[in-house]
Amino acid sequence: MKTAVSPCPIEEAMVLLSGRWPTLLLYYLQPGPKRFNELRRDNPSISHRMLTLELRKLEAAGVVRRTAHPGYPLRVDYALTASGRKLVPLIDALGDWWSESAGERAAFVASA
Amino acid sequence: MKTAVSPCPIEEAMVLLSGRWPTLLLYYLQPGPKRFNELRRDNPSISHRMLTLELRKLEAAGVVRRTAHPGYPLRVDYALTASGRKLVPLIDALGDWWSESAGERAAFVASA
DNA sequence: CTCCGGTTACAAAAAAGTGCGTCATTTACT
DNA sequence: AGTAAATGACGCACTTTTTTGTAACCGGAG
Repeated sequence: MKTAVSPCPIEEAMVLLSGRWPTLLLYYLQPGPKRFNELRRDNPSISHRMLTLELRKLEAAGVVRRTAHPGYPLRVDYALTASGRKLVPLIDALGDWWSESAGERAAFVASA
Repeated sequence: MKTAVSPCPIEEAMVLLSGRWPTLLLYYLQPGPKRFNELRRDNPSISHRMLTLELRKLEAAGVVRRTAHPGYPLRVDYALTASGRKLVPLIDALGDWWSESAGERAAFVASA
């Protein structure tokens, strides 16, 4: 059994956001639309394959919108959608939580 | 190069929460402490190996606390820590966001 | 013999990295 | 002027790495 559809929105949201790229891409798209290779330069350690895959996933989830300008050297840009912009503060909150709870993690590590 | 430490708290938080188990476990621990096999029953599709691994990860991150009661049939329970409880509403917010943006995803899929 | 809460070793599956090709235009070299 | 190389945004195939599952084993009690 391949685990049927999960009735849990949290689980589905996490499937979308899992891994280190989705949230980072959201972060870099926050200032405004960016093009493919621009995103690669923002984050040199992602491979072009991963970048396309992640962007498609985010597009399918409706958090980014892909716009292809027809023309010469092929221009495409990616921008946050409305729901993508709503997602950003929630992700920021997770980052803040991690920073705030740094002390407790350190305490735990120190006590080990 | 194994990708040095990421200076980004969001990325680190997401590494912790990635996958479908961490948030689900947080969810099931929300009502109160639970024992190992209780968590397995809550979520039958997780393997006991994964459950131990995920619990250790969450423990190392300081979001759950493992308590072993010495005695007869070996009792261990897992409970949310303070930072774990702070994390719960943030995760819930992600679930809410997913539910709210369901319409936009549907629209996108329909337009394809 | 089974339950509880694991650990360890091995295997299967999934995710990610690498490199080549593409298409049309632009720039660079000689 | 002619050829070569680069750009932007990928797709495809192959390999490597990481994650997850499976199964067996542990110890002590009922």
